[in-house]
Amino acid sequence: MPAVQTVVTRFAPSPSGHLHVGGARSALFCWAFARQHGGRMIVRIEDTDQKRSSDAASVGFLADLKWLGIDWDEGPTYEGTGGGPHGPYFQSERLDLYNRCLQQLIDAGHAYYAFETPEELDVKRKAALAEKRAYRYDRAALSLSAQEIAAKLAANTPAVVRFKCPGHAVTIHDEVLGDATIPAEEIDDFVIRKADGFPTYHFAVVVDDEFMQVSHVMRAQEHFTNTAKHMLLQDALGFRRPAYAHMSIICNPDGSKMSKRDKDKTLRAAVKAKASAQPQSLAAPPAGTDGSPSVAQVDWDRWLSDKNVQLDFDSAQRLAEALCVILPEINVDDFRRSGYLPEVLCNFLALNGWSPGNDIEKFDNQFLAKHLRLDRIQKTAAKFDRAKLLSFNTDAITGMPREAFIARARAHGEQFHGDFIRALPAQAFDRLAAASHERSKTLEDLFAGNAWVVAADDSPAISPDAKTIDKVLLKSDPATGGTGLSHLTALHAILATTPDTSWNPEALEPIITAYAAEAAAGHMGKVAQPLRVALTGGTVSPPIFDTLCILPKARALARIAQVIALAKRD
RNA sequence: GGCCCCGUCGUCUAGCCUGGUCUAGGACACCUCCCUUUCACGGAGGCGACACGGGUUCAAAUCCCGUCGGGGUCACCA
Repeated sequence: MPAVQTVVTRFAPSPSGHLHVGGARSALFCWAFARQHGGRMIVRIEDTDQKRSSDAASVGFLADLKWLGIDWDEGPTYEGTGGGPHGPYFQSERLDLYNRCLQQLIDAGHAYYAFETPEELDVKRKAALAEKRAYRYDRAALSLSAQEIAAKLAANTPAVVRFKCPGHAVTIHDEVLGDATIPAEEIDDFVIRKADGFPTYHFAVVVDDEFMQVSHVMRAQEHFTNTAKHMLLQDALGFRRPAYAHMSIICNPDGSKMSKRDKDKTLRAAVKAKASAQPQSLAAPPAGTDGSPSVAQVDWDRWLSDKNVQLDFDSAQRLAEALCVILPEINVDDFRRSGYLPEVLCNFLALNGWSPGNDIEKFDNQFLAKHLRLDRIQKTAAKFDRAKLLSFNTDAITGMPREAFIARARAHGEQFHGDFIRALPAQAFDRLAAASHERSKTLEDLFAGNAWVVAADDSPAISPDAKTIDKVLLKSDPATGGTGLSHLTALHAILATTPDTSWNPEALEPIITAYAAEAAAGHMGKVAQPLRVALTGGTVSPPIFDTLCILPKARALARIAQVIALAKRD
């Protein structure tokens, strides 16, 4: 009796920067499918392109996966996860294996050496393009004699190895897309080993999937046509055929493919716009907010001269600030920084391309693992709708227990707003977080919207502008004749006499409510807004009693006095 | 351009396989009103799609053909 095949999925990113949302969704589905079948999920780093790989980048990927709650059974070791019997899990460390398989192919006549230079091929490719036909390798190397090949190899002539296609059409069976037949003439003798001795993606993937016993290849649709090549390679090597499931691409609202390059695209557009106004601005990187160059000069020059070069996260961020543009969130890490919850991101990503039916939209990873069906994965590309993501995030935040929100907000702050956390006593932070909970759409809102809490009392940042002073403090109320300023003055006196032990929302509420009833015809807004402006410099903050008590009594009174003086001066 | 895939509200989708229960359901966004100490939240209502054209059938969003539109891919990147 044949053994029941274990489900083995793999997520195989190339280590170029952080994990982006499309990759995250692939990983999530791989994880869910493996869990559903009690199988294994492998993470494999496809670092066969020496120019584009870095160790730091692969670690970034792993951190992103962990944060999303996606754990792997085999793969690089990271914080207690990883390892396994089929390693190493970096392709750059598996060259011996690839070479063995390559030799097998050459010996069997399924692969051959070719010596054209990239430049020569490029010329032929361009000619084909000019004639509006698809370029196919012309197999010139096949007419070389054994002696000629041996001589060239002996002379260390740069050589690639190409796969000799058998010349028949290939039918792909896809769990999502169904069957598709690729005609024979569409598949040419593709390179399987590069001149630098590294395998190409096609070759390494096929070899690793076999030796790692992968049963289900789940990846993005951009790989769909490649599948034919992989199948041919499997046949030539006598390998098993995994099941394939290609999922749709995730797009920007404009329909273009959502890509890591989008950040650089945004920056390049802004730089170009600036340069057309002042051409000399290209010479040096724009100065950041602190006056120093936003990007190092060498990086700047390289970035300008090559459109394929991407800026690292910090440089891109500083340049964006200098140019006053907002970078789109593309990578998982971007969404993390923006204060999205990992479980919400997973939920939303899964929903872009899969649905359990029955009008169910909100679910967790466990639910996904239980209900995912490959044939229910959407065939069409989805546009990534940030507004809906935000709405999901808002629901998740407002729906969680108060204590959980405070803890998560603090963790987010410790990660990304160390200054804020350090500037505030723990108790005050808890009070602020509690007061901000129900109006927070993201974890980030708490910090972005409450800078007044950590600003110095005399900071210009919390000084109201003239328009606000005029509207909130100086305009008189036709109903009572009072102004914001008069309320503020009266309130300052009242608050100054309250005992220190009453400096909490519960004690202050009746006092201020009573004042509003008496002096503002019960219109709390007439009283609350002037206080809010005095304390925060702006017209938006948590409920007024909380806003009052987050600061110590003395500092709150000082801010009120300060604004009274300011308004009187005007 | 060749090849492959896809095509339901602005967006994500349910329905399609196994035609009738679909005057096409849900969610987000948007609009209106209500609530309200700001901003939010919340409540009620509204707008809004089967790409088009032919078939097949008593009956088509569902099956067939064509057209148009979109995406992917054609690297010594993955």
